[in-house]
Amino acid sequence: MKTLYLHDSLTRTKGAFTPLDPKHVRLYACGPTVYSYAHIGNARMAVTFDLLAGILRTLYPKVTYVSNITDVDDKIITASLQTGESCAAITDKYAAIYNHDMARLGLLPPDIQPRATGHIPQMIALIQTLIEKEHAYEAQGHVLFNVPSFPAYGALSGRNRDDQIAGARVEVAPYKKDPADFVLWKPSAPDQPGWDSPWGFGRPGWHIECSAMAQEHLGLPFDIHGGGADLKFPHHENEIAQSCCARGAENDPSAFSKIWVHNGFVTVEGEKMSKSLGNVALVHDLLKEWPGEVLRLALLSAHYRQPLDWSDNLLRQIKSFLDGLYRTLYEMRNIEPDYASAPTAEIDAVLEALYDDLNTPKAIAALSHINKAASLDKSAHQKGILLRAGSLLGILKADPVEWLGYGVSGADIDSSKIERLIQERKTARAEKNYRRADEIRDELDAMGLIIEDTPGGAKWRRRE
RNA sequence: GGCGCGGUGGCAGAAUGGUGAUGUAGAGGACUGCAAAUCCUCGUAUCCGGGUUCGAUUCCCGGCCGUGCCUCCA
Repeated sequence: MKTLYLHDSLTRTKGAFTPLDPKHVRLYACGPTVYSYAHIGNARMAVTFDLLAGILRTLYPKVTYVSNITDVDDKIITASLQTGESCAAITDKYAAIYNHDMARLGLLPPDIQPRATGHIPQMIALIQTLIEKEHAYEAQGHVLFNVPSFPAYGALSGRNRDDQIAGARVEVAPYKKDPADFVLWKPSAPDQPGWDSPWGFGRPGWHIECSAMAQEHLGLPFDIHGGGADLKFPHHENEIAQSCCARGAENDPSAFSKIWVHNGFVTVEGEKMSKSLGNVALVHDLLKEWPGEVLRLALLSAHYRQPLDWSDNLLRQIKSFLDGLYRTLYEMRNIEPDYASAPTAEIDAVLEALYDDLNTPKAIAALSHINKAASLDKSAHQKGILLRAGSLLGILKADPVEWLGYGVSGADIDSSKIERLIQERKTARAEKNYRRADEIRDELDAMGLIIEDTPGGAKWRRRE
């Protein structure tokens, strides 16, 4: 059996992945807080863990991939106050958009997509356990996790408690026993989302929902916990603290998830995305201009742990590359792919790259070799290999005719006129009236069409 | 200030203690009336300075530059 190697943020080393239960691998990845459209950074996380789940499925008979929707959060309350919509309306709306947009990036839905608001009792129970074990305390309607009660705190982010306090720019609330303590439960005003609890009407703090949902749907410990690199601290650090302490593992930060996988940040044109810079690249907008596969492959064009700079130039390069793949498929459009052949060295090259800590650039290079072979061979076997390799990366699902824009009709395209012009050009060329032939090509070009002369006659396709 | 990451061809981006992938862009050629598409070919690419080594882009030290987290953040 092949072995998957993964980089574990907890140990900061790459090692062979060995599941707790080889018959059932369990993966959790922190999903979005749904108060607005997802940006390309959210998408990188989603694509990375979709890929990881898919790779795990090539190795293990059962994989449960859980990725949550956080639908209770102060940012949602803020959005509600700004728009006048209810929190529930906002979260329903953006959760639906998120799932729709991610599907267009070629993601399979997670096996389970729990929502925070559906797990309030589990959170309350978890908090109660932490209080009973004296890892948490109530103060002024809040419940706080007492960080000094967890000696292993800081294992993930590599910082000790004193370090982070020294550099902290956060004001310390007076009711905290320790400056590093964080909120598990906080009071809600009557007009804010809230639930009755032993500590009054309130809502959960930011970190407890993932601890509760992961435990509920995967059991503890599970195999892999993932998310964006910025979540290492404080979010994941706090999840570890809560979950490990609740189950009495005060000295074992791996008692929650065995390993941790974090994807790197996305910058836009060399700058960090931020609302103040106004350069937040939203998936919803990008999908209006680019096929989902271009966005997906662009996100996979750098190794997941490396920073990725998002730019139009990147998208153009990826689009051109995908065009080349689809052209090969177009030329084989009348061949039924043969998937039944024995596993091949070509597919193995892609898989081995992905098994090496999801080395997608290397896998894409292997895909390129496959494309080369397929364009020369044009056999059912090669087509099967190409499509299978593409599917491992979640691409090449489109119809090549449509992708390349051949003979596509549309509201703004008058096919009969095009055919007439092409016929006229054919006649002109036969009469060696090249001036007229070129005029017609210019005319078609003005209509956004490219003409290609082939041995079988002229073909036209849509320019982008 | 604390912790971390990175600097490879025009651009993107892997890998490696000893011939440095792949894509994209560009150049030349084949094909074409010309194009388009395709195919072939090409480009003295590893930030700087030390160290270890027979040999370093790769390991170590220092420097310069860039960047991330430490506050809501994927």
